[in-house]
Amino acid sequence: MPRPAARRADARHNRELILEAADAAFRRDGVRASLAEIARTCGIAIGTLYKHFSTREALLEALIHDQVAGLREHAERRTGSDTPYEALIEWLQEFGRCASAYQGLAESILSAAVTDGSDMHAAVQCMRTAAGSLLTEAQRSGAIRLDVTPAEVFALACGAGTASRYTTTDPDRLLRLVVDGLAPR
Amino acid sequence: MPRPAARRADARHNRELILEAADAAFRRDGVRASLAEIARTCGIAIGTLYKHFSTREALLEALIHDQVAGLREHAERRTGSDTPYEALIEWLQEFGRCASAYQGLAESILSAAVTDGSDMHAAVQCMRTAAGSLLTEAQRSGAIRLDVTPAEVFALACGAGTASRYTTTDPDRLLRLVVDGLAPR
DNA sequence: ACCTGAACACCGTTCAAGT
DNA sequence: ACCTGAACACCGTTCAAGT
Repeated sequence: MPRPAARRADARHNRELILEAADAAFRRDGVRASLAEIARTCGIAIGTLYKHFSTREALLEALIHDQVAGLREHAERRTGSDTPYEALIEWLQEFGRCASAYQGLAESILSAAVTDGSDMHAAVQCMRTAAGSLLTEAQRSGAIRLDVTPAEVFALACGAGTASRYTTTDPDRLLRLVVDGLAPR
Repeated sequence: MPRPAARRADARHNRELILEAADAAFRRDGVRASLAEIARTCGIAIGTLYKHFSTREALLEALIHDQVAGLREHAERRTGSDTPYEALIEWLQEFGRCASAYQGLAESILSAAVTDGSDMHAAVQCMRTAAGSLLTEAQRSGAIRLDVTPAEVFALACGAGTASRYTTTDPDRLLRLVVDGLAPR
């Protein structure tokens, strides 16, 4: 009797529905989009949404999970590059693109980096670690000041991502301006 | 009969009450703090709050109005300085302090700079203008790239302000790192 | 002139009850 | 195992009615 399996498939389907609708809503309205409306869009009860994702942060974390994995891969691929400064900038630009997918996401990521018990904390640590090795290499190459910390670079990249949502300037240029500031004087 | 005058004094008093309570609430909960709770704190009806400030943005604008005036004065005082780079940085640091008084204020300011009909638009334009002359002088002195626009500097300063809320790093240092990136290569 | 507060339409979140 | 939706406590905003 494959009934239980079919049941689970149904739940998995609902999960996918929620993720799809949430992604659209967050893109449109930012990370504070209405969860009730998302559930309505899916045609499911609000309780079902909460069953799958017990907090808004858990939902956000699920949505960016794959991108975090991609960012880690990206960083690993570029580790040991002979142009570590460019490798760092390009990784940060990629990160900036992800972090500004939803309005308010950069702030959620930053605050998850700070508050230890949060749902997104682990995912954010991955990002930080990935960025950390690229930063160290760029520092060893002499392109980046030795006195800037990974946390500072991370925070500045998020700040640039936020700022880019309110300017006509190319986000990549904004980030490059910031990172240029990290060169030794 | 000084009755109408007394009446107006009452209204003025309510206005002050609202501003005080709103400042406390925004400092604690950010710019999205509950207006209902603010009214309750004042002991006034919610309709009265709306009568005085028809939008949240109008309330925010009233709260930062004096600081905007101060920032303009500050910029005027430093215009023609013989150390224009330091003058710019110090102005931006002062601005950063104001813009990060409430969580989300930097974003409100940025979006007011973009959306023309907003309540805060005029106030923000003052800030931009004040910053603009300092930026131009710093550029003429050779300390800042000629290709960065006031809008970009403004956006980056807001971004640094936001980021500083989630880091242990000194906000002034964060902003200086950013502005250092605006030096000619 | 100014203030009141009920009214409306919306949320987030939980939890007993259903299948 | 999973889903439902009523229930609760809260909002933002408006507007007729009061003084």
